[in-house]
Amino acid sequence: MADQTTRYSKQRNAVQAALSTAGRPLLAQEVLSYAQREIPGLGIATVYRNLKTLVQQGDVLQVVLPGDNPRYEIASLGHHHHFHCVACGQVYDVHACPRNLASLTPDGFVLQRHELTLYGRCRACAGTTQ
Amino acid sequence: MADQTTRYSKQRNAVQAALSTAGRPLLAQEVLSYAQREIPGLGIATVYRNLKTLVQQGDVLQVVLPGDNPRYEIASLGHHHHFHCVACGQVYDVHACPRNLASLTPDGFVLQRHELTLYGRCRACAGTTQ
DNA sequence: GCAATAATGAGAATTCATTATCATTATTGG
DNA sequence: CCAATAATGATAATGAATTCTCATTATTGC
Repeated sequence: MADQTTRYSKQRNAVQAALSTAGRPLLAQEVLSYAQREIPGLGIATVYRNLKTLVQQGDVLQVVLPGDNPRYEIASLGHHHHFHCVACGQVYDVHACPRNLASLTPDGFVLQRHELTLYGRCRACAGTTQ
Repeated sequence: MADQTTRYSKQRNAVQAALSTAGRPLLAQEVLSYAQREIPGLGIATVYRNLKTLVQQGDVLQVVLPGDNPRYEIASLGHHHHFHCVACGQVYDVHACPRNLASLTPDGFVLQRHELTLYGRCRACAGTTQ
């Protein structure tokens, strides 16, 4: 029942590094792929374990977009939104934010926060056919 | 292999009526609860079956908000967004829409559509403590 | 270096929404 | 009314992400 100290592990380090270098929110599976470049034997259970730890520590945020599995990104990015490419499936950060959302809120409702997801084609996919 | 004609059923009718009278997007389970007032013996499988049929017919739309199971609402409502009450969990329609989202889109990206979810307390819950 | 124990990897187990199965019931065109 | 068959209800099965188990390995304070 004593608290459990957290030890260093290169796996956890690799998970955090993957999120830092990716610069966009990653699915657990994507984190695995990234981090396996550094640690070939890395297992998915370890990725989940460390994502959970990092989220609890406040170093990583879980990002949930409509209809998709959770993604993860480093926590220090500040308020922003996401652009979901319908062609390649990748999610990009958008640091702009619409104004005056409070004015959209129905009377008597209290707005606390909001999430905006843009859908379309990313720069790389915009030129591509289909 | 011949196409299968769709017959009337009071169950399907009740599912559609539940969505119409609720006036907000409902989870499959909520549809079940609503419709069971009319048809006590109604089963969840029938709800799913009929939601699927109604979505295929274009009468009902599936609404997916971040981190939640799909909700369903009647299709004739036009473009709108959603307010998710953090206290009671209900989702309300918001018919206003922010302008100029294209201006938030990064250069080279092509915006096709967007989804906005507002979070806070609904009118009923705004007065409530906690 | 060593003991204590946190972390890992592999795969089994779990969870839970959704779908399939199947015997029974209801609808419909004639 | 009747035969053909779509729809239902109950429940088993599915599928997929996530979590647990446990033997093994790695880290850390002394």
